[in-house]
Amino acid sequence: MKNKPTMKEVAKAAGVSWPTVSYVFNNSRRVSDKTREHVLNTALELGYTPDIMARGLATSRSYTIGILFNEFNFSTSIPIIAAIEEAARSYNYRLVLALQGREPKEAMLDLQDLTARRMDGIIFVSSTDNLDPAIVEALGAARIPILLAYTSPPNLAMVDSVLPDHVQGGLIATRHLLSQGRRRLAFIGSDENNNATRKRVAGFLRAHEEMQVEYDPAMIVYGEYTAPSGREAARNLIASHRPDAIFAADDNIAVGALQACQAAGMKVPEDIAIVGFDNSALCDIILPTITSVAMPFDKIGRLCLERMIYRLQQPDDWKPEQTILPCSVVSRETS
Amino acid sequence: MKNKPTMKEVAKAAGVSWPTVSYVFNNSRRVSDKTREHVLNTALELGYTPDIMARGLATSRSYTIGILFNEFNFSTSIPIIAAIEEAARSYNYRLVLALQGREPKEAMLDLQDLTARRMDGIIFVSSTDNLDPAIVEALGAARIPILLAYTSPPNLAMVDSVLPDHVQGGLIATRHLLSQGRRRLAFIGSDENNNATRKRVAGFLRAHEEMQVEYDPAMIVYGEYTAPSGREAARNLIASHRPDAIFAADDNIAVGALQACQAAGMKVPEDIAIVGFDNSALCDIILPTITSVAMPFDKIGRLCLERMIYRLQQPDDWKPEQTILPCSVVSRETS
DNA sequence: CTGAAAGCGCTTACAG
DNA sequence: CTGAAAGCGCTTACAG
Repeated sequence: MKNKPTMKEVAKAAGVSWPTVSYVFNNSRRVSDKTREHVLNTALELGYTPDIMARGLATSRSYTIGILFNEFNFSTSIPIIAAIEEAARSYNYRLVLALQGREPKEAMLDLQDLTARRMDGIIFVSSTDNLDPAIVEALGAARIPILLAYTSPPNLAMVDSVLPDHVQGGLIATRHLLSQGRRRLAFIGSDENNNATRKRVAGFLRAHEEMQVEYDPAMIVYGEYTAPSGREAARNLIASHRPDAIFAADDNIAVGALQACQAAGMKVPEDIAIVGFDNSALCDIILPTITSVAMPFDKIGRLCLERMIYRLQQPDDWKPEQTILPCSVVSRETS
Repeated sequence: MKNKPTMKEVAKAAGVSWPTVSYVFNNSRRVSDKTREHVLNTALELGYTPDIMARGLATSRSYTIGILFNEFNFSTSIPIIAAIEEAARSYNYRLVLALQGREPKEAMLDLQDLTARRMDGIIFVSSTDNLDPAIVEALGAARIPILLAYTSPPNLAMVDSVLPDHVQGGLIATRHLLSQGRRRLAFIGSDENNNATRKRVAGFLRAHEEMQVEYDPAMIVYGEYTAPSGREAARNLIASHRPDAIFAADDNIAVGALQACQAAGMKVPEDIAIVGFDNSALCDIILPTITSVAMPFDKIGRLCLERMIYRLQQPDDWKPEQTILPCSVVSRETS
């Protein structure tokens, strides 16, 4: 394995001074066209490409954003990271991935490690709207721009955040069902301490108020984000309250609910409609296909990255900001 | 935002020479316990942590592995990357993620960018066993250790590779069905050019030979890795050949096949058994739950990382190696 | 328009 | 056991 050529070697080969090569590659000062072309050509021949880390040492810019995330979560963190990556690519930035350790202490170390690697900034991508306090504390100590994706900090003063509007998501899902003439809606969430569930149920309630439809508090039940949990909750609801529609706080719950309806001999959507949340791949695979609320992961990711870049470019023009982006209903066969 | 303290400042504050701090942090030479402790304490107070990039410049080791991948694929690349990340963490390495551009030229640039960032090595995580020739060529030109995950290069001379044994996976899936007394097995794959499908069907055939059961070539059909495709293929097979078991080359196909069986009024597994491939989350969500072949992603990821580290530590003791790891059958309700 | 020099934050032989 | 110096590959004022 040959070594990578350095700037010096290129300069020598091209017969120019050493910094000239730097100037050519950075367009950082006028260089005669002839020299520029000559340098570029020799660089190409030698297979030279500037060492980004050495440049980073000199400029204290690494063109790398650290992504700290707490879970390989296919329905939230991965789609957001994918969107960040795509945006980063177009700005010629790279991502360093760091999975957050389970222990609070580890989280601190992860952050330290990231800053020790000269990240220009760090985006923390949470898979849940419930932020771990240890992380908040650790983030506060970082000396570089920090941004939160999918969740917001308890104290808005420190960092930017970009997240989906769970309340509005719950609102439009419920409106969707009510506007189809459904009147006995059930809500199945995860546990009551889950912020996303809380916001989604808030939207559920608001839609009822808005359209002046009464709801039955007994039809709002909690469990966890899994199909079996949704199955059981739906089975009980069907037996006791005969809902004509179910709004599930999550697609896994929705699948479970669908299965329970079918097992109870109910036709979907004729006898009962179902709407999920996440708009995951599941929704198209299961039959009947499942109507679901889509969160704007692409926009969240892109906005996170763009805001980060802006902050890096205009370090002075900054005050913490929280952006909440709307969801949309994707209609399929269960409603 | 205060700046990060440097080694110099720590040295000053601790009243020791500048390199002494370095020696303490690297354990690279004997330092008196008193000095060591004193240095460590002041470092802690100041919040000092060594700059890994500056260290990288001096040592040409960045303790960072570049991960080049071609798709955020939830059933293959992401699980492998997750396993690599976990292993990397235990070795105090970090991962830089780079999604490979669609165009061959972009792939080259991605690789260059990774080497320009002083990655110690690069692991290419493919989501398919069909390797893009442009990538192979680009990899050949890299000047650092390269390793392929999930796929192997056409020319084994250049790089290491670690991949699952698709043939053995097909073999055990088929054995599993045959040993349950099934005798009219169908195989539904993706297209015939897909290497994974080809290997899996080879295992299907071998199992039949091994157990001296005849198979009907008309029951080996191709489509794509989606539920609708599996649905249609299964519907046709059921109408024309009445299989008593279906081995699907993919879980999505398996779900489609299951749906077709149910639509045709067949009981699963009584009338017909189904085995998928990937052991994805789907298998536990769908009812009946789906028996599937699990690929050893954890082992693949860990082995990739460990081999990479070994190569970095023992650069001389290396010849290219291909490792093929066995799959296992995870029994569920469809068989 | 171009060259010579200092510095980014580290490591590591070289002396003592 | 510890210090002073050179170097990793770049960038960027400072001169000319």
